Amino acid sequence: MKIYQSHAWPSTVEEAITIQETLRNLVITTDQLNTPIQHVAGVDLGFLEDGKMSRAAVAVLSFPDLQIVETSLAYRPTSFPYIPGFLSFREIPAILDALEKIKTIPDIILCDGQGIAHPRRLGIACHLGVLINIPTIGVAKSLLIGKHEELPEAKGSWQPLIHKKETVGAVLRTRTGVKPLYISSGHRISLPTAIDYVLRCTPKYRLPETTRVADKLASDR
DNA sequence: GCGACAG
DNA sequence: ATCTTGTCGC
Repeated sequence: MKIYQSHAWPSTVEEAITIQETLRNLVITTDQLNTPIQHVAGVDLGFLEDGKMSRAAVAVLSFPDLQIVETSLAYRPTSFPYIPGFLSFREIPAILDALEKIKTIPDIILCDGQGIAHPRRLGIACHLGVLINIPTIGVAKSLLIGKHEELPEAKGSWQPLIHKKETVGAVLRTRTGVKPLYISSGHRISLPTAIDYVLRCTPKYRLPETTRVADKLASDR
């Protein structure tokens, strides 16, 4: 797929904050999906050479049957350190490289990390979604910001994730008796719809099939 | 000022 | 994220 213009990449946290404050105004948290949903994708990053090199992976699966349709890999030198709150600046450049190689434009992309459940409401899912104008969902394995009530052990149960009196996402049990995932709107999708698609992409394990396939591609040798 | 802190 | 074997439990 073709990636249109992306902003200049920052070299300092101050510049990164400016970009986040600008892009946050472009995020859409209501449903604006292409229906029917025919393809869902997962994106992830792996590192080589002591973290100096990034390897991005994209996995496009059919929906709702979740079969692999297309995958891609892209390598590029890692250019930004990992700083909580600034993950997207480290991961998105390589992810864009990998997405450019994909022919099947996905209807939804599930990202490893937060969406609006972020200190400045621009987690990696929002950032990527705004840059490529495709609906995205933030699917994080751990908490960045916010608080929530305890949630039942049953698969499918969830609780709102609250930050500064605002519902920024959901803590979702994707498998009975297993640690929950942190779901939030990335771009062009609402929280209820995001939860629905995450569950429909997670038939068996804790993580969505999209992320599992992308994870494997990004970290396999 | 003191903790918390996606991957 | 990554370094790493076996092991407990459904």
